[in-house]
Amino acid sequence: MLNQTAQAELVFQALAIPSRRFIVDRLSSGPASVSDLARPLRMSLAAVMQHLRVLEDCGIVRSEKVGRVRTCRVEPAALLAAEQWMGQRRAMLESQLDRLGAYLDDHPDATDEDVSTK
Amino acid sequence: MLNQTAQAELVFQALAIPSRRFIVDRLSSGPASVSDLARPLRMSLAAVMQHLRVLEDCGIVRSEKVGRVRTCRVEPAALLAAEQWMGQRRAMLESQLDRLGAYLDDHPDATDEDVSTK
DNA sequence: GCGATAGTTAAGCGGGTACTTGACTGTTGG
DNA sequence: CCAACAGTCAAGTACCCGCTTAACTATCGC
Repeated sequence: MLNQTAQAELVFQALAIPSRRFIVDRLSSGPASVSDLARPLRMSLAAVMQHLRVLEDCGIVRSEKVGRVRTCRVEPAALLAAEQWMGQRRAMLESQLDRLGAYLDDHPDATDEDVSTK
Repeated sequence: MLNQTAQAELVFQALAIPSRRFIVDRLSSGPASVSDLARPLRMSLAAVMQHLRVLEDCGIVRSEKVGRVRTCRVEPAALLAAEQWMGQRRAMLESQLDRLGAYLDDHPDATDEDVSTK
């Protein structure tokens, strides 16, 4: 199991490409075969396979092959790592802004001084 | 203002690169100048500028130049778009799993049939 | 003013990777 | 059995983009 940061790293990299976001999008409304995914993307099966490889490596997608058809589905938990990475940063920023707000409340005359160490 | 999907698209692309995640990370604990960001990255100022350009284009970072120093800070709202993109997909998936669970509860004998259209 | 500092711009190199093609394996329906 | 189907593997191409260098501008301290 990777730590959260490493996981987030791979997830961002995976979702950076439109084709892969499309795949996740499509799969989030239900499982699909490789061909199902390739058709709307107007792309060779081999290309889709490569994208699936990336998405599987970072845990976003899981697939199993039965007969000659491989069925893919999304793993919700993997998205969580990236979601939390952003959430944490956002939380830090918002608490900073809160502190800034409180500081300004206490010092109504302050305008533009350095507040970062206060 | 971009719509949420377009915004998320750019955010993923931006955060896919470690150097840029480092910048966001660094800035989420307080504002910094371009040189401040470049030093730990061991990278030319020009390179940092390019990263900042990307981060600014998608709204994650804002900066203003006073005198000869440009000070950068993170904009929490932009992270929200990407966070919500993932949140929505995760929600869809989880509700699917809920429906699947409920279906299996109602039909204890069901094992592997297609449930996607039910 | 002048040297040092902080940033900006443009051009170019190099590596990574998205996608294609083609040749191949396994599977299914008739 | 065999033709069509679904996917897999390997190699090659073409493009993108991260980063550098170099030359330049603007500002600050003295």
